[in-house]
Order: sequence, then C-alpha cells, then structure tokens
Amino acid sequence: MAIVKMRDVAAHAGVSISTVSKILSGSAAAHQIPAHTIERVRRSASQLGYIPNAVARNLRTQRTREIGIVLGQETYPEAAALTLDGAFLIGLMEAVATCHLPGMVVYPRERSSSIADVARYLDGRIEGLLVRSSTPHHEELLLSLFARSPLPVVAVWTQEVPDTVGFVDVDHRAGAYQAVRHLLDLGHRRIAYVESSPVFEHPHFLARYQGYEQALREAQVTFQPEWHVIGVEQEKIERLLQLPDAVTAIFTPNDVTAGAVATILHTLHRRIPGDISLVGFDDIANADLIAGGLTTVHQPIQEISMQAVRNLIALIGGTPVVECRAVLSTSLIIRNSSAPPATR
Amino acid sequence: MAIVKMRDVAAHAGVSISTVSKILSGSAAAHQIPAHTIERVRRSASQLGYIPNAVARNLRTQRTREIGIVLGQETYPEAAALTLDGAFLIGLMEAVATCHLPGMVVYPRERSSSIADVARYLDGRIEGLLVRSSTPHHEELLLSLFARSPLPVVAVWTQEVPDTVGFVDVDHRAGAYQAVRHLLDLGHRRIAYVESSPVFEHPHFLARYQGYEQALREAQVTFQPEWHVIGVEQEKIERLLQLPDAVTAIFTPNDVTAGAVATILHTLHRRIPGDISLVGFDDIANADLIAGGLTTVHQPIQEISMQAVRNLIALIGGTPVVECRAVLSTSLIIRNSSAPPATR
DNA sequence: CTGAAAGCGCTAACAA
DNA sequence: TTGTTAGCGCTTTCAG
Repeated sequence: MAIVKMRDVAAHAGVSISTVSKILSGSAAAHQIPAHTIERVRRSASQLGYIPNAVARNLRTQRTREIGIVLGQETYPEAAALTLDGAFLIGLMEAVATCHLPGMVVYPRERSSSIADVARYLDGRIEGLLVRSSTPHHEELLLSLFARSPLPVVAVWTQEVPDTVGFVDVDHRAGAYQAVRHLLDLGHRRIAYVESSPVFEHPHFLARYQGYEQALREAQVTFQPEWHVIGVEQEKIERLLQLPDAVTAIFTPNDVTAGAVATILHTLHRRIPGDISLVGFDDIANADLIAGGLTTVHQPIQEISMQAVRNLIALIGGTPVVECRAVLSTSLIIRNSSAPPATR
Repeated sequence: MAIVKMRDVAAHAGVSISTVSKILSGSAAAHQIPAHTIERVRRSASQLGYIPNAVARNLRTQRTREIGIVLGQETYPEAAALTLDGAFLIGLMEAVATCHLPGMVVYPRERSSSIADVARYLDGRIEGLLVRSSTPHHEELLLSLFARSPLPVVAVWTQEVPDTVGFVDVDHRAGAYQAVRHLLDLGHRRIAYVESSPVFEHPHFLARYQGYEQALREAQVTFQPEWHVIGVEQEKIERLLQLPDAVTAIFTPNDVTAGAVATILHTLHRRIPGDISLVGFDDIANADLIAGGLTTVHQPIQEISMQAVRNLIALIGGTPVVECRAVLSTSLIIRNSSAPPATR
C-alpha cells in the first residue's frame, strides 16, 4: 500500500483537496464548512490512515515549529556535564512536550566553529536554536557567529552573549555564597576552596569563587591563600589538613570535584562530616551517593530547561531579546556531608 | 536583507537555476559541467552567503537524512536511566557526526502509546526511529504499533521486538555472570543478590539474575533463598550480615542500587571491601565515586549508540532486519569495592 | 554542456 | 460553502 496523500482523502470523501486541507489544518471554522462535511472528511482521513506530510506543510507555510539544540563532547568539566546533560535533556523533553512542539533536533557540536558549520542551523529545518555552553572560548566563537544571523538563539549556562542572543543561566555567585554561608553558620571558620583547574578559565567558576570570598568577607574571616587549592591531589589535600590551623571544611565548585575529594579523604581516613565537612555545587545525579550524601548547591535543571525553551519560543515570536534572558536561583540541598566542626 | 535563494545565485552567476542545483547538489560531474562554470557558481554562492533550504530539498527528493529517537521520563529505574541517558546521548551525537547525518530529532515519550501518537513519527520528517527501552509493558505496546508501519525502527536495550524491528542490546546474563564469577574467584562463597524491585519486572534484570545463579551453580555454591533481597532497606541488609553464615559479598544488578547499599553499609559501620565486597552493574557516570570506586559491569555505551545508529541506517538502506540486530558484550571494571573475604 | 519545465505535498488567496 | 489556482525552493528529467 502506497502512502496516503491528501488527494486520496479528497477523492474518498468526494470533496476537493483544498477543503480537506482547510479541515485538517484547523481553519474549517474560518471557512464556514458545515459539520457534516467536516465529519465526512475526518472519517475518510482516519479510515485511510492519512498522516499529513510535515515536510510539504513546512515548505508551504515556511514554518517547522521545530527547534534545535547544540550539545556535544566538548563540555566542561566532562563528568559533570555528562550527568547534568542527562537531566537537562529530560527537562528539555518535558518542556518540548509542554509547549506542544513536535520534537527537538539535537546537533552534535562541531570541533571547529567556522562560519560554514553554522550553515547547518540555517538550512530552514529549525526555527530557533538552543546552545548549551561548553568551553568558554569555543562558546564565544560559536555564539558570535550567530550575532548577525537571522536565527533566534538562546544560550544556556552563560551570560556572555551577543546583543541578539538570549540566555538562561543560574546565579553561580549567590549559590556559592549560600553554600559557604551554610558552613559558616555551622561554626566553621577555616574553609578551603578546592577546584580541579584554575578558577579563571570559566566565568561560572570565577563567579562561584567570588561567592566563596564574599561569604568569608562578610563573616569577617580572613582568607588564607593556602586554602585555595588548584588540582585535586592527595598531597594537596593532606597539606590542608596539616596546616597549623587545619581547615575544618572544604567547598568545591562542582560535585565531581567533591567526589574526588571525598575519595581522597576516605583514603586519608578522615570521616565526613565527623572530621571535615564537604559541600559541592551542581547537585548532579547521584550526588546523594557521594560521601554518603553530599550537601550541595542544586541547579534547577527543570526550570532551566523550561525557561530555555520558553525564551526561545518567545524570541522566535518576536519578543525583544532582553525579555528572553533569565538568571535563575539555586538552592542549597543539605544532606549528610556537612556538620558543625569537631570541638577540640 | 532577505534570504538568499538558489535563483539569486543563478542570477548572480549568470546561469540557470538548474545549473546551480546540479553543481551545489554534487551532480556536476554527471552533467559534464566545466570547471570554470562550477568555480563561478561556487564563488557566487559563497559570496552571497547562500544556504540551500533543506525543507525544499527534502520535499523534492523525498528524503530527509534525519533520524529520530524517543526518549523520556518513563525510563526505569529512574536514576540509572538518568545517568545512562546522558552518556547514551553523547554517544549518539558522536555516531550521528560519524555517519554524517545532519542531526537527530529527539521526541519526548508520550504517556499513552496510542496509534495516534505514532503519527508524529510518520509525518515524513524522519527516515527511521530509535526507541530507547523503558518500562517493558509500555515498550512492547509502542513497538507493536510499528510492526506494520513503513518506518524503520531499531530498539535499544531490549530484544523483545516485532519481526520488522531491529535492536541493540547487551548480554545482561553474561555480564552478571562475569561479576559474580569475579567475586567467586576472590574466594567469596556467600554472595547476596540485592535489588530494589522484583527481578521479573524487566527482562534485563531477569537475565542478570540468571547470570548470578549460573555463576553460583558452576562454582558448586548452593544458593540460599535468604541471599535474594528485594527492596533496599537497612533492616534487610542488616539481616544479611547477621545470618549464621553471613554473606561476604553483595551483587546488585545496577549501580544505583549499589550506591544505596553502600550508604547503608556505611551507616552500619561496615567497610567496603574490608568487611564486605560490593559489585554493581551498568558503570554509570560517577560509579567511581560510589563506595570509593565501585567494581561494576560496564555497558559499552559508545558502541551501543554507534551500533544503534548504524543498524538504523542499514535498515533504512534496505538491509534485512536480522542483520540489523546486535547483542554486545559487557566488561568487568574492577575498582576498589571488591577484595578477598576477610579471613576469620 | 545548459536551460526549460514539471512537480514533491501541501496551504491560502481568490473565485465562484 | 466549495473549488481553482498559484506557488513554497528545490531537483531532475528531457530537449536543445
């Protein structure tokens, strides 16, 4: 059996092809088509198992109602991205369903962002694009290519975008502040900041570091340079614990680093939170498995996804860019890895 | 500036629109178009920033070179799916890039699989569909709807499919066998099987259980019914450790359950692997953070993704279904959570 | 070697 | 209230 087309339905129902179109595309009322005709055509369509061809409709209407998203390997840091991406994707799927979009085109991120690569997003398949922030440098380049393109673009997890691009990000600084504040409230005064690579490489991490600093400052704690550890190695963590005034808590700007620190602490026979408290950032899947339940800063992935899709739809619909930008709040999830410092 | 179309390029280069088409769609050689014309047209195209409209091409050629995948919330068990899906998606992206497909359409899974829902996959947008197995019952229903549809479909993580559907799965039974065999080789004789819900609910887990049983049998270990624990609760785990012959190792058919068990063991002050060994299944992201590094059965996600895409492309290309089916092998990843039993 | 013409399946003026 | 007609932007015979 060949594919059923609109003309077949028309013939079967004994009406013209345009009448079928009017009915099936929902403009029947506007054309004052009587109920019995509608009924007859509908019956024919379902009887024949007619499925409208989206490609033809898209060409004719010049709309696809489809949006795209660029994802890929080059996200950073790797493992965190892996786990956050899973949740992010699930969130996006929900958003897509909620907004009644047929689906979402996922594009693998190209290694090099040349102007030629951008062509794939402009070939008419999609009406707008979501760009999931990755390595900052790479990112900037890709986004800058969209600055002068007609395609609506919303970036996720960054705020450094061209004028024409919308974004959704979280308040990294406030999140980190909240986490460190929690440790201070528990009574900690010597709190280390342990990260896997220098803070300055990514705006996220710079902001998180600033939140840490701000919390210390407000609590009148004098920051000690030794507290800022770059590179998660056993000797470095050991050194933190052997300082004349050993730290009693560690804040890491992402959960994967927290996991690595937890493993090292385990090796060093330090108990969490008995001997030392540990707080992370991201609330990745399985954060509850890290260190027996990691206290961490939760990123509202569901909302991020939803907001991203909504903003993109708004941008497509002609809403001014400034209204298609959002910075969401994080929330602190207190689990088992943080407690008051041991008195001694 | 309006969108540049093929006719604009033709005018600019001083040739007809069909000549431009031949050159830009790669059939220039077949039409014996001289190099200088090709050159001229190419130059005009890039000068004008011409990007061919994919929708129009798709309509004309009746091909989209695009494949789809159904993903969604209803995966099972939830957390494992979350983390595996992230890796799966990354793998798919790589496969898509490797196979030179433009992108992949991701569809949110519908709550109800009625025949009407299937229409969305048959509207001409995609040439083939990947279905990621979820709740078994739901799954069967969805796949059965494709049994008589013209759309090529490849299911992932299941082998229970209609005749017309391809699949990619891993050998769950062999994987579990390997894991338990590892424990036996270490000297363990009393090995529990702890799962969160009954084994029979999903073929995966039934197969994993059978692998466990088989390993015990071959090692001449008599299985004790108390070893099979359903539901991860502290009392149940405690009971395992208080048996006259306490178990010395626990195998869980997925890493999330292993993580939960690890947390309970931690609470009970049992050391892993000092007091008890723990082995999981899946090798989810962050498995290295569970129990200080979880020994587990690795699912070759990269290969699964690649094979899924390859099989689907083959099926679209007319390869017989039987050749579009694959069962991949797992591999044991030995980390820190397994060691010989304590001698006493 | 190049171009004219037909048409992929559908929608939306415009007529009737 | 319904049908006729003209395309959407492209590819592909088929003539020239």
